[in-house]
Order: sequence, then structure tokens, then C-alpha cells
Amino acid sequence: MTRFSFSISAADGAARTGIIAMERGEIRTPAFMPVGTAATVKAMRPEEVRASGADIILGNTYHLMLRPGAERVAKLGGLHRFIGWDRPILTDSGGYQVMSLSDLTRTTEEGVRFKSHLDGSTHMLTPERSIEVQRLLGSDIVMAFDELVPTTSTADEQREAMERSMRWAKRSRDEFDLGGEHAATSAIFGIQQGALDASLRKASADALIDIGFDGYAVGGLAVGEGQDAMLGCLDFAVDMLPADRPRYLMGVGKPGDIVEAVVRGVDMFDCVLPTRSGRTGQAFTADGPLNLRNARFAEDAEPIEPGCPCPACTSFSRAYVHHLVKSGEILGAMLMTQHNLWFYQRLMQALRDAIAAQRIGAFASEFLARYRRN
RNA sequence: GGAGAGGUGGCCGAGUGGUUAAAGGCAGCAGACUGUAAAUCUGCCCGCGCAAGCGUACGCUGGUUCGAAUCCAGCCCUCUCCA
Repeated sequence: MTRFSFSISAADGAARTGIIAMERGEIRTPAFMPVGTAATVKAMRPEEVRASGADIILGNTYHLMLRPGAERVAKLGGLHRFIGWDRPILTDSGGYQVMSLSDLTRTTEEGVRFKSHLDGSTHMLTPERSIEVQRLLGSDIVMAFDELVPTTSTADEQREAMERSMRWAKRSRDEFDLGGEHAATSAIFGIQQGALDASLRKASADALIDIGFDGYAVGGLAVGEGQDAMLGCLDFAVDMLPADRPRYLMGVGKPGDIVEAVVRGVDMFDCVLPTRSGRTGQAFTADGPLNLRNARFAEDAEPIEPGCPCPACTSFSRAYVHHLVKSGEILGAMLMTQHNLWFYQRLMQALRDAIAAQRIGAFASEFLARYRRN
């Protein structure tokens, strides 16, 4: 029985590659986790997500507690059984929604009171309830309940939010430890906050380390600060987190962001881009993103990305996908999502291979030069 | 043959004297999307021009008026109902 272990097989500079071993399966790092907010990676069947190379997917506390309800999912045997995915699932704590739905929320020391976006009903999310929901879902990697603020908020607001997040991290850890069998078979990650401020990031990291977590996330980035600012923050923030534990950059990102973050020592990522952009017509390729809605693809017989081994590319032309996307056909969203998930997972495999081959620097510069050329 | 309704920019469809190059929707063209309130959102969308602006435009022709998509006359066409 392996509750949770992280073994690094190779390192190249700050970058590392390895394996997170859990009861439900191994996670190859650096890893990309497709986002399945509402108990589905949109437009994909679980076997298609797996076939793309994903070892783990992400689910969301906020959405699932509102619909269908955590207790209902638990009654039906847990999230894995409910959605037909037997590998690890990481659940977000709902902290992100505190910010993205901030006009509907009120934050106090106890937690966050918010109105459901579904029916307007009022709910309370506390660290304890967030962890309980994640336990009811049967999450493999539980995220501490945190609060993130825009990087443009005042220094006082950033400090207060970070400090409150650390108090909530302690409460999250304590609640997790009361979880009995669930605690014995799953893991919990803390989330570093502190906006772009090095001293706040350091204080946050130290607080988390003092509490002790299985893995450590960098939170509160990729929220509009721009890539330069984000990478500048990662330059110091990542190194503040324990080197022998998985480091997870939440919500990131674009292919270039992921490459840059891996170079800086990040092991895990999640992002809605491959799935959401797929549904809105954007395909990722090694030569940069393509908007398949564009008229120039109307009679293009090439696959979405020439050379790509994914099922969408081996069977269909850009012209067909262009037609499907423009027509609003469901298959268009499916094929685009499938290609994008394959692209992301192939990128992660290439990063793992490059680190193992001790050539992450060369790989990164080659990838970024080619990706940005177009 | 009789009665009625109507012809508006690629399509649908507002608009009944000036603030109308003409609402809105669709189609079209492009952009955005980073721990998913997203199969979503934003911009452009008569021609020429960077722009000010100029030209052309609400079935056709003519008229009323300082001014007409809007009022009048004739003509052409479409639809509904009655014979």
C-alpha cells in the first residue's frame, strides 16, 4: 500500500522528473492534469482522457458540492466510480472561486459565504467543509482551502489574505487528519500565497512547511499579472518549497508557461486551456496556436497538427474540423479537445524525456523559439 | 375578378417627416481564453479613405417638403382570404 510517495529519477538544473506513487496509480512528473471541474473533462470520455496520456485529473469542490452534491456523490460510491475514472483525482478546494466569483462572496475568518451561481442560494465554505467535501468525493489529492487575491490588490490585502490562507491551511490539515480511512489513503497539499511579493511568499512557504504537507502548490499566479511577472515570481517562489516534495503550479498554463515553470522546478500543472480553447476553436501545435475557425482552413486537407499521432489528427482534416467548429457541431469540440489534450501530454512527455537526457535547457529554448515564431 | 397585407443593408427584422449609413438577430471576418458560472466573450461588418470626409442606399418612376425609408400618385412584384 502506497499512500503517497514522490521519487525523483533525474534532475537537470532546477528541473526534475520522477514518479508520484499513490494507491490508484502512478503520476509521472512533470505532470499535466486535465481539468474536469463538473465531474467531466468536457467533451471527453474518461478512456479518451487516459489515452491522451493523463495520469490524473482535477475535480472541483465548489462546483460538485452545489451539483450534484458531495453527499450524493459519496452515496453513489465516490467520484471515481461516479465518473468512471479509476486513477488519481486531485480536487481543488474552492479557493479559486472565492476570487473568480468575488462579487458573490463575503470572506470572514471562519470562511466564505457565497451565493450559488446555479440558483442564488447561500452557502458557507470553510476549510473544514472544503476538506469534508473533498473527502466525500473520495479525492486522492486534497487541496487546502485558500484565499487568493488579485496581484493588483494592496500590500495589506495581500498580506492579510496570505496570513488567513495559512491559518486556513492549518485548519485544513487538521480536518484532513481526522479523515480516518480517507486520510490513510490520500494526500493533502498546502498552497503558497503572497501575490508577487518575495517576503510574503517566503512567510507563506515557511508556514506551510511548519504545518507539513505531502506536496506544495504555488497559488495565486496566472491571474492577469502577465508571464514576465509570473516567471519573475517563480524564480524565487519555487525554491522556497521543499525540494523533495511535489511542487504544483496551480492553473498554469499556456505551453510556454509550462516549459518555463518546469525549468524552474515545478512538477505539476493544471489548466483549462486545452479543453476550453478546444471548445472555442483554438488548437495548440508546436508552431504555436491555430484558430481553426479561420477561413484559411476551409479547404486545408492537412490534419490539425501534421505529424501528431492523436486520433483527431490521424483521421480528420483541418477543413473538416473547421467545418465542425464553425457549425457548432459537438464533434468539433470533441476533436479539438482531444488534440489539445494529446498536445499537452506529449509536451509533458517531451519535458520528462529532456530532463532525463540532461538537456532541458536546450529543449526549452528550442521549443520556445519554434512556438513563438508563428 | 374582389378584399386585405406587404416589399428595408447577404438573410431575417425594427423603424412611419429631421437626432438614420438606418435598432436587434443570424450569417460572415478577426481577436481573446491560464486552480472552468465559458459549446463562451469581444471587436469589425455598404464603397473609397489613416482620418476629417466623400459617394451610394430602404421595389421602380415621379411628386410634396428647407428636409423623405417614412407623406402623395402611378407602375412592378410577393403573400393571405373571398369568388
